[in-house]
Amino acid sequence: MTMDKTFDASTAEARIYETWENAGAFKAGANASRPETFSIMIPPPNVTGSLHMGHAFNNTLQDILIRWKRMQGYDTLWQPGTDHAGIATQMVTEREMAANQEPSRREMGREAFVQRVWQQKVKSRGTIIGQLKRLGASCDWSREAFTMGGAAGDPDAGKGAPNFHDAVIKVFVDMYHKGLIYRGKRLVNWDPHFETAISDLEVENLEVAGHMWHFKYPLAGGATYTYVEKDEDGTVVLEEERDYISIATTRPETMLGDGAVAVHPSDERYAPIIGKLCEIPVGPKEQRRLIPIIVDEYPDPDFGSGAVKITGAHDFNDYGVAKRGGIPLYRLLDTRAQMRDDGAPYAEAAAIAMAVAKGERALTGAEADTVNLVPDHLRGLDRFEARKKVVAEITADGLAVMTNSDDPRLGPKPKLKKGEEAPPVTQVPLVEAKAIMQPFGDRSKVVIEPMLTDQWFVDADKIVGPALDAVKDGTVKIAPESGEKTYYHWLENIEPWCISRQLWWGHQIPVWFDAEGNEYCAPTEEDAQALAGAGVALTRDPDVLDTWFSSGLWPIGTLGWPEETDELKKYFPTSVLVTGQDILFFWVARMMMMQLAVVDEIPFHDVYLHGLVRDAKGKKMSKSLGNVVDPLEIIDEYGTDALRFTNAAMASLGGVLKLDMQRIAGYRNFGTKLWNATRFAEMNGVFEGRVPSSDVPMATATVNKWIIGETARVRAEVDGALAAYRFDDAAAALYRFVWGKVCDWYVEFSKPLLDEKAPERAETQAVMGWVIDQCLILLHPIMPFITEELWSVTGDRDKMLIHADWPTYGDDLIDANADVEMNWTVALIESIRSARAQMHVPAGLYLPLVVRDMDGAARAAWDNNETLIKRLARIEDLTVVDAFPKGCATVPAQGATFGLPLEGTIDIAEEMARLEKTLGKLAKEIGGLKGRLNNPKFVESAPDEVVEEARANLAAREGEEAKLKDALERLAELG
RNA sequence: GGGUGAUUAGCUCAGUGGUAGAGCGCUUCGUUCACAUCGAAGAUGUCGGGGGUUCAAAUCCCUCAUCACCCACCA
Repeated sequence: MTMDKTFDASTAEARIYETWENAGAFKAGANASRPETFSIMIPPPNVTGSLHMGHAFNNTLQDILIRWKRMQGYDTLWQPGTDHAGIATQMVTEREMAANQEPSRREMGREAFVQRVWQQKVKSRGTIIGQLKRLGASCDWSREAFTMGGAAGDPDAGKGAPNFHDAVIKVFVDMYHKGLIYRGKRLVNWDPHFETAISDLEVENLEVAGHMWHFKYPLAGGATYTYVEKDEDGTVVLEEERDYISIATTRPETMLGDGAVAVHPSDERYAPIIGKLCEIPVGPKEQRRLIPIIVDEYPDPDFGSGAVKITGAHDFNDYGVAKRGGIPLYRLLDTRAQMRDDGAPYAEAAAIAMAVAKGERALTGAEADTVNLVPDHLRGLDRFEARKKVVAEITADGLAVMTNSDDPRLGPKPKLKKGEEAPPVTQVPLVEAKAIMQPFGDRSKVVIEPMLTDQWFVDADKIVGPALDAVKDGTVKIAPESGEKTYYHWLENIEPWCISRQLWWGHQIPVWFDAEGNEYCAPTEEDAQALAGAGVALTRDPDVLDTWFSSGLWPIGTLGWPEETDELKKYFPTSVLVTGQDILFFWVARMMMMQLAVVDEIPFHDVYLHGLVRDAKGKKMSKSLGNVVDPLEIIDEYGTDALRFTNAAMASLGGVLKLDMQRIAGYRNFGTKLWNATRFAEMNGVFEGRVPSSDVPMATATVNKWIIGETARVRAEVDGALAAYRFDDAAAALYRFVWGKVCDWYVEFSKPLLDEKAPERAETQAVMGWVIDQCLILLHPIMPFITEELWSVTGDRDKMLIHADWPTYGDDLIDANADVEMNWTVALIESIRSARAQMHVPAGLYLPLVVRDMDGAARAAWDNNETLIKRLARIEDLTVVDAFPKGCATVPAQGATFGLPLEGTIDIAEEMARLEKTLGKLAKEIGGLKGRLNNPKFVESAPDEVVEEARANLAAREGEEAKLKDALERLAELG
């Protein structure tokens, strides 16, 4: 057997993964040798397409933890699955249908469409699972779940996966009957593209360029008042008679639904007209509506004119004011955000509204939906079209607030060319160009409208308490800790959670209505019928549940709840949730609330929130920017292990992760390095006729003792790092050990010892075999493929590496003497190499070495490691001298001064410069150390070990300084 | 407007009280039988600015600046 020069990831990975799978290596409880369990629920990817780098990152970290614990003998479960992702999946499917010129959703009808989405689900699920396998994810695939598993149309229903649908429905019914879920007409965020309500979290507020218009609302009956404006000192700056109240708005089309104008109670400017009526300056002239001027705490007197139009049905703030003031709510838009085109003609609606405004009658509940105050000529228009028309009409009517054309609020004046005269100042409508925050649907990217509709809500306030307490009292820990603050902030200000969506893809709400609108909530139609009584005609609520309602039940749902399965007893609560910090509220908080509300237990003990993957420039990866990196492309080029190692190394707590291809290549090289170290061992007979054992081999040679101690160190580092979710520290420690210790030094040191004639050959072979085994074991969670491959070629094993025993040895393997001696040896070799390079000694040339003032320890260290030093520093022999010969380059060491005789070739000036440079550095260090030690306060207050360390350091530095000064003097004499 | 975090070598980032590190890049040298996806040697920092606490500050406190993200209803 001879190994290739490099690892061929492209062929080996698939083969190895298949071997693991066929052996059942990932199954829950596989390799368990102890009772403790360790379980992770995968954050289920959406069945909308394929996985991106963020998923690759997220799943690598989970796999590292699972593999690590599995090797430690824990009873592990990594639960896989996917999320139906209601709105996103419906969108993707519809887009694909349009591209394929299939019939539209509405043409197909609900049942057929849902079937069509199931096809999309099957396709996407296959892609995703394939990607996870390429990534090496060691999930228990036999347990794969789906957040809509068992729902109508599921082609896999009854094939053994948990019936997630039944569990979700049961939770809804239970929560409904406990009064935690209710239906109500409220203002919700409405997505006009998907024609559904969405939750607050699905809205992203973006700053866009907008306009603020200023309009006059004339007082009823031509009434007037004296408008007085004062500055901060109370000086009157403006006093005029007005027959209107000025209002600012960014959405003029909503004026049609105004129910009042509000001012702050302390605003003296408007005190004379409180309680009076004013006219909405739009609509057919003879039928313009009057609305009252009211007071409310909401308007800010310092903003705009201080007066706010109240459109309760189309603005969240106004809704609050309207509720407080009993102002009627008039809906203006239909589900597609076009001006309503239903109900009686405007004249009739306006008459009703007028009567309401005058207090002659109240608006009935039903009328809120039927009264359509959109003037006939605007009906059916798009909201933005209507806006233009409204603005134009008001302006034409002379009711826009006018201003000079050089008003600074209108933006910078155009630059005048030489000789050009400034245009005359004229009166123009005041329209301020303004950056405004506008809500967009995070999926549809269209402007969201607040809309008054009937929706289902979870009374989050009632279930939030335990979720807060569990984190506050430390039952659940969030890493990094800053996540806890964010978590508190959101949960402490939680709003009712709108859980109904006007979609077709999802869990249909288990509520039926009779003709009077009475609700019957039950798991099945039969049960609902039983509640309603026989013969009562029922229709089911067409809405479906927010996808997060079901994914909020992921931990218990995947384990078979409500049945008390063995897995539920064993693996719940789960050990840790590994997820991106972006879904802390969407998912983590919801799981906390839901699990605690349903089974009265926390869903997981730890939450590890990682950063978000960005491109090399730090930009968010998005399809529209075209900077999305497909993890499979990276895997094809560099191999899975390189990608995984990069992911681990990037995973420091918090922040943004920038993906850098050069770094991935570097870690691919790291794998090659490991491969070649193993290849070296193989070529030196390390694995021939070997019986692999986890026992630490006997070692007599210093080098062997030393590397065993270093192995013990890195094992402790890796365990400590992984226990703290410091994947980056674990990766860095392994990198330093494998490359910096094993490859750079141990392999080199071992060469003479592995000589056919060397007495240490057998021992060194045994130690090297063991060290490589340890490297493979410790690296396996991060780099599973290359390590498993090397495991199989380096011995005849009882178990695959994936099930190998994780080591537990400790500091007792560290031999202090070997440590000191090897450090001395390494330092000497480095110093000699450095001197040689700087003196331009040809790399291949062997030089003699002289030494003087050598103490006993240095003598012993030399004698023990002479062969190694000579070989690695290119030295032919050592002569002890009393004084260095002419033309010698000085190499100081602990307990000795070495010299490289270079007479004839040495450049005295260069050597002096070299020594002086080193002396300069030493002097700086010595100065600092002396400064500290001469300060009595330092000696007094610093801990003893710090003082001791400083003293020892000073002594060593001074010793070296003396040697170099001495050498420098001699050189000067010669020069 | 509120909150959180960041600012360290050319680049990407570690480093929570003891005098600054890694990888990449860069410079010079190298075909010794594990590896050129390599080896050896080297250069590079007022740790964002200012102030404070301390024997000692990249690290703790205050402040300013810039950036990023999250949350939020300024018409």
